[in-house]
Amino acid sequence: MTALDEDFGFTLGVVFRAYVKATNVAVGDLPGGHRGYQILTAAVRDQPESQSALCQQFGIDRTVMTYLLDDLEGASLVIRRPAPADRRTRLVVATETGRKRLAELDLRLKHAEAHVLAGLSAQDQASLKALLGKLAAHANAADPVGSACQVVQDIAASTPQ
Amino acid sequence: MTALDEDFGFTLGVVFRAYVKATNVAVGDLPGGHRGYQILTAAVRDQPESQSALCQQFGIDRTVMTYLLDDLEGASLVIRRPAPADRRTRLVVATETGRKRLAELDLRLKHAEAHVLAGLSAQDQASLKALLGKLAAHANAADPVGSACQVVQDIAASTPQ
DNA sequence: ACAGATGTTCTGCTCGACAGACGTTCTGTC
DNA sequence: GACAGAACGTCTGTCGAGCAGAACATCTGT
Repeated sequence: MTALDEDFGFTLGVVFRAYVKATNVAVGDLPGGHRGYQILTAAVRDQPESQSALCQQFGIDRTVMTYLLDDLEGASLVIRRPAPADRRTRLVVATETGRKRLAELDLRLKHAEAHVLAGLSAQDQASLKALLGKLAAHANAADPVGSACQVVQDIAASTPQ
Repeated sequence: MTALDEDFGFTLGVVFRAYVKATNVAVGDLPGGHRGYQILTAAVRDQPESQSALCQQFGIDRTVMTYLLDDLEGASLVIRRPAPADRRTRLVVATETGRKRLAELDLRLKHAEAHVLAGLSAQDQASLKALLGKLAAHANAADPVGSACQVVQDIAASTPQ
């Protein structure tokens, strides 16, 4: 069908697309999609962080962060709490609802990943992960971009259909 | 830095992002970016095709195809030629300029791919390609979507910064 | 010859992202 | 202590991309 690129770029795209699609389904109607998941994860797993810290970490514009958090807060998944040390900043804290929701999401994402990898034997899966890890480390070193997490949300931005 | 996903999704994203970034640079100021490249490739390599055929093949909206072709035609890379068999349709044909430009682009993309893969030994590169190929074949079979090429342009759509 | 289907283009709308202004609060200097 | 300047978050305005639907030209079948 293609011969567009030899194969690497093309197959990489196919696999990536399948993965994004699967994770989109898994994330479902979470406010903010992939980015909502990233923020929720940070809120649950890490120390409470300021909005701007999250912006920098995930490469999200600060005005975008505002309405992403509006939505997440509207869904009672996180709350904005004034930072005691600096009343300019709001700390993003997960609610109990948010924790539960994240637990579900993690489970669903795990299944999604397994689904995408289902075409490979366990050994091949391990090999693939190892190779991608090596490559990612190399790419990260060569490209000191803010955060590679950004991809995930770059992608969320696409997904037209 | 992350622990967002275990590793697969994350590293896949990093690698993919690096690839997209490299190819974006390689494609340069070609009108339409990735999609311009896809269209140009089809125009050069295949039989002349109608706009709607290209739309379906690449998952591009027909109204979008209109201005993509406007731009490519403005750059003298392709021309719209009335189809002899059906004067409603325009066949997209590459110009000589378009052929030369595509040849350059293919070369640059090859370099870009090599650059992304530079972190791996030749043997590892081959393994990775093989594994991705297997996975892509499986994903394609499971998901009879129009065309996997679509990814490439989905991505072009993202690339915020 | 005519009704309906198809290919292409145009128009209007929506949505997401970003730049810039604004109010609030902190920090450093005098 | 008072002030200038910076930082954080929010709001407003603007821009571009994409899509639905109308409009036009052309083809196909009866």
